[in-house]
Amino acid sequence: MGVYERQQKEKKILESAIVLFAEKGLHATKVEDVAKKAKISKGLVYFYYKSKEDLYMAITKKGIEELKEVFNKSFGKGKDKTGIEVMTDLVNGYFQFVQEKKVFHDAFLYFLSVLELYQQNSEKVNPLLLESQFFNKLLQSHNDLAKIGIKAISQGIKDGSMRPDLQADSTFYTIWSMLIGYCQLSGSVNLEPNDIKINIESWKNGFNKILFEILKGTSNPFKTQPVQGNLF
Amino acid sequence: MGVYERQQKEKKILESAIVLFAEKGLHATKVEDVAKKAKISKGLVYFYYKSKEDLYMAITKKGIEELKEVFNKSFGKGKDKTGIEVMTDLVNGYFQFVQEKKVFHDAFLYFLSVLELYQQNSEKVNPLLLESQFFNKLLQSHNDLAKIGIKAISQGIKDGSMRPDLQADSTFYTIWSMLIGYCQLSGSVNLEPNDIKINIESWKNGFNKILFEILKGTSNPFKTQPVQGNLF
Amino acid sequence: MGVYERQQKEKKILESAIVLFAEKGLHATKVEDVAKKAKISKGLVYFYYKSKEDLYMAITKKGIEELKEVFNKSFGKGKDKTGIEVMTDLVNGYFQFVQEKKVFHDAFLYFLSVLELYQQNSEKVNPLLLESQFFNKLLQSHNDLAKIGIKAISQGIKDGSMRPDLQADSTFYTIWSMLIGYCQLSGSVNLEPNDIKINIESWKNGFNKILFEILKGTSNPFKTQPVQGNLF
Amino acid sequence: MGVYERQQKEKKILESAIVLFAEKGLHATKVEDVAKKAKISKGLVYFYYKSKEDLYMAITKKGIEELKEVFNKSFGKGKDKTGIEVMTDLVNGYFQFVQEKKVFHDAFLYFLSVLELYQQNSEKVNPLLLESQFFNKLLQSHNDLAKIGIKAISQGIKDGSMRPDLQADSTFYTIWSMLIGYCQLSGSVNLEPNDIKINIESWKNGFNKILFEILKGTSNPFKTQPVQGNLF
DNA sequence: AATGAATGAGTCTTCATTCAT
DNA sequence: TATGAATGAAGACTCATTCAT
Repeated sequence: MGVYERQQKEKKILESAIVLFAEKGLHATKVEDVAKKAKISKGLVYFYYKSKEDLYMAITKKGIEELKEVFNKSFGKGKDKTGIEVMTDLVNGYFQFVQEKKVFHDAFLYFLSVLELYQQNSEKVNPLLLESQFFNKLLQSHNDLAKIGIKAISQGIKDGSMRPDLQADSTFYTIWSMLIGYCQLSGSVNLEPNDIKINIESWKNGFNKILFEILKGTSNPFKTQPVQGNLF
Repeated sequence: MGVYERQQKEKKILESAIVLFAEKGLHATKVEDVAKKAKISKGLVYFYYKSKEDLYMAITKKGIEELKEVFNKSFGKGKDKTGIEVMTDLVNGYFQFVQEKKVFHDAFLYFLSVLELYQQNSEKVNPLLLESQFFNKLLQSHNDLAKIGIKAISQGIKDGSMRPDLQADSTFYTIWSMLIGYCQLSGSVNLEPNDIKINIESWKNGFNKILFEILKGTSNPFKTQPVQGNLF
Repeated sequence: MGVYERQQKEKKILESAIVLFAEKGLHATKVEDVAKKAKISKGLVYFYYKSKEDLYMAITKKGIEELKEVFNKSFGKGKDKTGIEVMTDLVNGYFQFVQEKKVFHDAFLYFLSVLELYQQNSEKVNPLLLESQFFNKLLQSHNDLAKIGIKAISQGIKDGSMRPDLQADSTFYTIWSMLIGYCQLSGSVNLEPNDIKINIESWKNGFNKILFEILKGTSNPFKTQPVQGNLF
Repeated sequence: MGVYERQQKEKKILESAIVLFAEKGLHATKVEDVAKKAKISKGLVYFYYKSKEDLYMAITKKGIEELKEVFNKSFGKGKDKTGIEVMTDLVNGYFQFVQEKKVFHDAFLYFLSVLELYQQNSEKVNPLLLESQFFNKLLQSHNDLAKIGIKAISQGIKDGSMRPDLQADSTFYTIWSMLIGYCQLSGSVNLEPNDIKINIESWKNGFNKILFEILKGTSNPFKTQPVQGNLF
């Protein structure tokens, strides 16, 4: 079997797993289900992936890579975007990514929690994870995401589209944490039947305004999302 | 056996479970371990809690209640705090709570994700959860947290300590999502061995400044956390 | 507590158990449920009955005694019934008993199967049964039922209402086995949706005619159940 | 592994289960024991059978099929037996079957009681049973047995070996119920140590005579079982 | 490469029974 | 007598992983 076919098969497994993990989550998805969906045998899954955890890490890696691409695309190719424009696109891309590919974001969040454990005491981490080549690659590359974001901020500072007194690193992390938190909270906010009158649109809108205030120090409505006069 | 003793035993089980869930997580903790830690038999755990999930929901409920108390305490008793002061304390209390009682926050986040599933289609949720009295109570009370936060914002708007053009609900949710995201990200940020020079202190600091800008529309250093001149 | 009250309580437990066993069967009924239904504690059930099996044997004994009474009543009090009249009433009483008190009949059948095991090798029998006073009493008394039936046949032979060449013992057992078999089969015969056109009424009717042929050697329609010309 | 080997293994499990269920009954037999007896792992039992109930239903199905064969064999191949001869062989075959393979008969009786429950309200039946493919097949095929028996009676009516006024369906069911009842009662009849002088041989003998009277309307000693002058 | 039969440790859960009070 | 908390053995079932073919 050629390299190509092998890669195709690997990809097929991954895609099947993504669908199933998305539907039922890591724990509730059985390796057998993945095999069935990929129309191969259980044993072959283990030929391509050392363990279920390894497979999940492969998904995580793919997710992070896709997110990286989203980040990179924000810069535009060849165009001379300002930093703030890049950042705006990056944020909107992030929202869209999470909406469309929640599994990946969940996988990333899971990776984050494992990472925390790992940094405290690597022995606490599931040994199968430690053996995963994907996990180990992620250990090295997961910072890439932040680097891209930080680059955007830095660019904005330089080109004057953001306020000059920003510290790029923590600014990006703050914005990122806002994004993550929003994605976690918004899904479960009960919109109708109670006394909290939150409106997802106005919330997201306000979110964007804050972003702008942080980066520019002045309110600037996103073109794609016209904002009312008041800041929430 | 009096009501008191029974409650004590129930508490003992809960405490044992909290320790173990904190160490190993929901999935990796065995009911038998909880029993052993509480120095009782496995059967007795099931006498007090319908299932492992029920037990976890009991923890979640306790966590949310403790967090509620943190929120309430921010208002101070009898003192005439301004809304912004309340909010500042609330945020700082939240940080502290998460730092000290991460299990509770994790449990809450887990509850949030279950809640999302539940709102989409309650049949997707583990039936043992649906049967849990604690889960069902949470279903009714989990909004309390947000209500308290929203009250703080509303108060700030009224007493002039916050800008008048805020929409209380989405403002609070935005801040909350920032908190949640921060707690998720910060734990795993690798502080030393790489090229990202993020400093947790400056990050948190910046976090607070943003908070202030959101609420007051002007930079105002927290007394408890002296801030440098630049915004990040 | 007086003897009377004690007996009342014992009776209450028994009655509760009968209802529950009837609803769900021996295996699916929990001692706790019995206690709840009798509005006493689980421990008290064990005060009155050594074990769940013991309780079931108590029910069995009660059932057999009630059946014994049905048998005895067939003779009428003081009236001079013929043997065949007695037997007819006995059979009809049996049908009615099984219909109204299926639990008892099931319990009796269960006892029969245990008895068989016991006679083969008493060690194969659940030790808890061997310890049950009720089981041991039944071991001595269960033949009473047959004796009464045999007495009816004997009487019929003597008074000329049955044919003289009958052997009382095996005749009664044969009739009894017909009754038992009928009760087992009839319940599950699917009356409607298939190609077997059995009619419960005509079946029972034929059953009675056979009975008469056995006992009298000639067809004799039961008064209560007018029979058509043909034998089935 | 070929289909053949797989069937062999399935058969091995079934046989082991039959032995154990025969010895201890459904409830007292553990799946692990079955596995041990079949010299395989517990998991493999579940690979071939969905649940313990499924396994028991497989046994039931096998039993019913074997009984069906007994019924079919009664007709003889190619020989021109009369209906009454077929029926005689069928009855004797039944006796022999029950004697030699009591487990199967017990399983069948159990199935009958489940069937009754199922027809009253299918929700009362153990869900694992409802999921069993064997149970569902039985639901469709269990009438086959009766059909064969009814065919024998019909044949006897046509060929003049039985009385012409018989109604085939209820006649067969009546005889069947006699057989079933006999099998239940006879096993537990205490032969020696008491005042009931029943003799199994004479009972069975009488049983056969009745059968003959029912079917022919006249006493006709079975060749295989010479009968004394009196009817019991 | 590929299969899928086979393994068996792992876990939740049940419930009859006991016993301190 | 009466309670009901406590026990713990028992057992069904799962599923990631292996390995002979």
